[in-house]
Amino acid sequence: MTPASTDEPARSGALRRDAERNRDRIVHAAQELFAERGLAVGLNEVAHHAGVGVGTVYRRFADKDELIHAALEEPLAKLSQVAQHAGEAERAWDGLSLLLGRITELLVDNLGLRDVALGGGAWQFGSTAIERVAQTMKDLLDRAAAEGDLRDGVVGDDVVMILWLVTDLAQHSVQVHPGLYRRYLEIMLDGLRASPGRTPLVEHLTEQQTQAICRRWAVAPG
Amino acid sequence: MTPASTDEPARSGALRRDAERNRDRIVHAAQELFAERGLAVGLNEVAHHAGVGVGTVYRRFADKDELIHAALEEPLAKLSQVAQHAGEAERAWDGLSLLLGRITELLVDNLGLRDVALGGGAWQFGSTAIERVAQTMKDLLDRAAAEGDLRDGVVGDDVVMILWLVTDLAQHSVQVHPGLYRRYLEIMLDGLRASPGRTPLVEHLTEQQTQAICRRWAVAPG
DNA sequence: CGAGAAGCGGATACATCTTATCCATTTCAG
DNA sequence: CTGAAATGGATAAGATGTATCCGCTTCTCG
Repeated sequence: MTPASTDEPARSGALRRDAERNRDRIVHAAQELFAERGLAVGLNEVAHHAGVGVGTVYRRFADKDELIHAALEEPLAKLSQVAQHAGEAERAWDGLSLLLGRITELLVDNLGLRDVALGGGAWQFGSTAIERVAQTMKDLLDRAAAEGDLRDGVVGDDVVMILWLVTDLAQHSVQVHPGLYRRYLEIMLDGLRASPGRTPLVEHLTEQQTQAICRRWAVAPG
Repeated sequence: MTPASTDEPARSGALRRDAERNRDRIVHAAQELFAERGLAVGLNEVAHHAGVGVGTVYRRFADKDELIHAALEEPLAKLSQVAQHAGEAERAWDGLSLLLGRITELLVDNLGLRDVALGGGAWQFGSTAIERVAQTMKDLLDRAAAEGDLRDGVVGDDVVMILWLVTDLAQHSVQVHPGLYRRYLEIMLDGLRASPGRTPLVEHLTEQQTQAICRRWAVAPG
């Protein structure tokens, strides 16, 4: 029997050529808009930007989550690469500095990626890339501390908070002054580096607290 | 003739005693909620929190703006005081440090105040207090630079951005870990202080740019 | 006390902005 | 050609805001 008449998108057979083309357009539009303005962008706008109707979007993707997955596949892979590369640095601080700089760049250039990477699971995503980055970051921090380059008291959660701060500023300033965020990233990195006369930081977060803050900060996924 | 039948709130004569009491309740509720969660809080919620109906709120206050004014009068005065006090410090850096710390505290404790103070006019407010603070801040920065305590390249707009960052973090973290914001304020202040081996910051903002960023960042006033 | 003005609550109108569905019409492909 | 696939956009349905309206209640003052 032939595939019959299901409504499920993307079944066994290939899409009709025009449908394939539209699907690509949709994914591209989603990538652009999500990257520029975060996951809060509505699908109506994505559809319009792709030059199709909303109905077409929902024909191809069961819901918004599915589209998000399709739009973020590549950027997530890039994140993974960056982590691997930075993890191989000789001096941990250099790797950390590199990693933070690159990640920030990636997240600022793709605020949708930011929303899932820092969202603390608010947008349910089973991504190994994010875990890998977190692990690399942790290792680098430990090594940098052992090598005496890290200000006493700095913890992994500090990095998460700083990423939120920097990308949040970037989100609000990018259309006015792209690249401004680097100024503040620099200030904050300076604040994390060991140097004479600095007192240790105290009062760091628990894991639950960080998670909770992330969820609150993240765009409401409803 | 008697006052006739206008609908304008708060005319010549005094309010009825119960009405006066309700007005106070409303202002208090607004102060609490705006302080806690910013000006985005809806008037329905304010009314409910005050134990009155929405109608009562709109009977007393022509619109949301009027209520905001009533709720923020005191906090704005406090801002003014803080500025004056800090401006009198011997060493400018000390005054700056004090001022930043106190302002941050004030804005974090009152996110509604934050919205108008950093909102760059997004919530139209003709407040001398805000101008006074800005002027004091400018003077202190100039003096601190002359006294060699300020990192090269730091400008007044940096302070505004830092206030946004810190208070934004506070907004998202206060219910999880009140006081966490101080950790990052400290990091950023350290980043602004002169110390050996620091390179000058470049690429600072124009006034228009700062204004534009503030407007974008501010809660949409619609 | 009692009448009438003042005040009250909250349902309701209206606006905006989401996600998601439905179906008459168009387009493709064999 | 013809039928299945695909389309688009009106529309449902649900949130969340501001602001209004009006029947009912509560003060206040003679």
